[in-house]
Amino acid sequence: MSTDLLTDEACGLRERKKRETRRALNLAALDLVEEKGFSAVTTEEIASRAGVSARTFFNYFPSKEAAVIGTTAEELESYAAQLEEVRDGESPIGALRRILAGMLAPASFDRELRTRRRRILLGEPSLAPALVGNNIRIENALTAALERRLGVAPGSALEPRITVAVAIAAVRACIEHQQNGGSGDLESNIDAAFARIAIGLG
Amino acid sequence: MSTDLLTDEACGLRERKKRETRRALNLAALDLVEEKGFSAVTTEEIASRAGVSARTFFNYFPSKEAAVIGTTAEELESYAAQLEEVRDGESPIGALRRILAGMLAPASFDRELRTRRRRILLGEPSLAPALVGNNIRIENALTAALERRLGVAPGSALEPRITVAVAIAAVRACIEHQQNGGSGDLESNIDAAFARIAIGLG
DNA sequence: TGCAATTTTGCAGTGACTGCACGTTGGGCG
DNA sequence: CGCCCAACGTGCAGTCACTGCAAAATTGCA
Repeated sequence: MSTDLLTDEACGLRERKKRETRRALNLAALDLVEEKGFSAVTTEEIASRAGVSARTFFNYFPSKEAAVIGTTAEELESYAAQLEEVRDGESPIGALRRILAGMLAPASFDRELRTRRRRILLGEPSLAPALVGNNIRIENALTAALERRLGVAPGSALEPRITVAVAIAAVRACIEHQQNGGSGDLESNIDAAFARIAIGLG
Repeated sequence: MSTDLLTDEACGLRERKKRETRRALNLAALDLVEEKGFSAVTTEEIASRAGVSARTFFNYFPSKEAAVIGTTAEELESYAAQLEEVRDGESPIGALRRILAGMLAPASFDRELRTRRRRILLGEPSLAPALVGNNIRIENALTAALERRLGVAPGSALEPRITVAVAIAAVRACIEHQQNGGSGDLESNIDAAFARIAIGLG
């Protein structure tokens, strides 16, 4: 599996249009949330701004939240693949640090979409429940990948899930720290958090 | 603040009736979820079984989820108080282990209600998003308490939030491990998880 | 060009949740 | 004891997220 499925253009008109519609809905959702706040936006508005019917919105996203903060199946696959691929001298927790920080960094695939998603994420505490809900999917995908990397049967060992859950919790704590106007910038806080975890919280 | 606000009966009829209604709604919700699964239960049914109107349900709980897994303000206060009270030679993470394990142990206040809540929690993966959403409230309460215990201004330091978030994540990971039919029982897994965190995940 | 698969869309419906106005009930106070 | 106020319960009307269904439009392919 290639990691650049998102930029893949070597396919028919049908597939391209679907990508365009999805992206239009995504951007429309981000637009509106930035303008009016998440709770004041309706799915009808999002669909309308994206130029599709209200019903079509739900052909692309299972919920309003998903259009704003949802992680696509392709992204999940990409993260899982990154975790499975072992680098020299990189521990699992180190790989997780790199991958999770990368999710928030606008340097990857879709710069505009991710930059705006990040800004909204940090600015709207009301999205916190949806955010942690979405994290469950990420956690499951990464846990399965780590189990494969370690060569253990799915669900047999506790350790992989603990490792992934703790890593995600650390990043999320940094996000909430930002939301509450805490000190430092996100990147250095994430670094500090992982350093603290590596030492042990005893 | 006393920790036994929940068993307080030294108040008027009004207050007692409110407690009874709340409890009736709680038990009705647990009943129905056990019978039919969370998504198949409606708030009207819950209200009806508890003997109140559909509208009244929402005077007691802000959402259907809250009636099943919601943590009351009193419980939050109690947890926060437990964390602030320093015991000899007990580290913050040790106190968190004790408190979070206590939340799942049916030995505390309301045995019946908590036993059933725990069983449902472990048996219904579809409640996972609501569960993590509820955890945010617990996390905020415990973070504030830890900040007070450490004598730092709210939101100024990253460490308290990291500590609490990681501890909660560890417990939640153990719950999900159980949900997926993982090995071991919940208590010993939680012990193992905290031991692992104390050592450091480097 | 025409057929088949896929996608879009409208429609009708369910259920969570809210604001409002009104009736009821408990509690304090004269 | 009775009265009044505040708190509580309730019905109603409404909004909005979300779903299944079937018809209409669109696309890929032979």
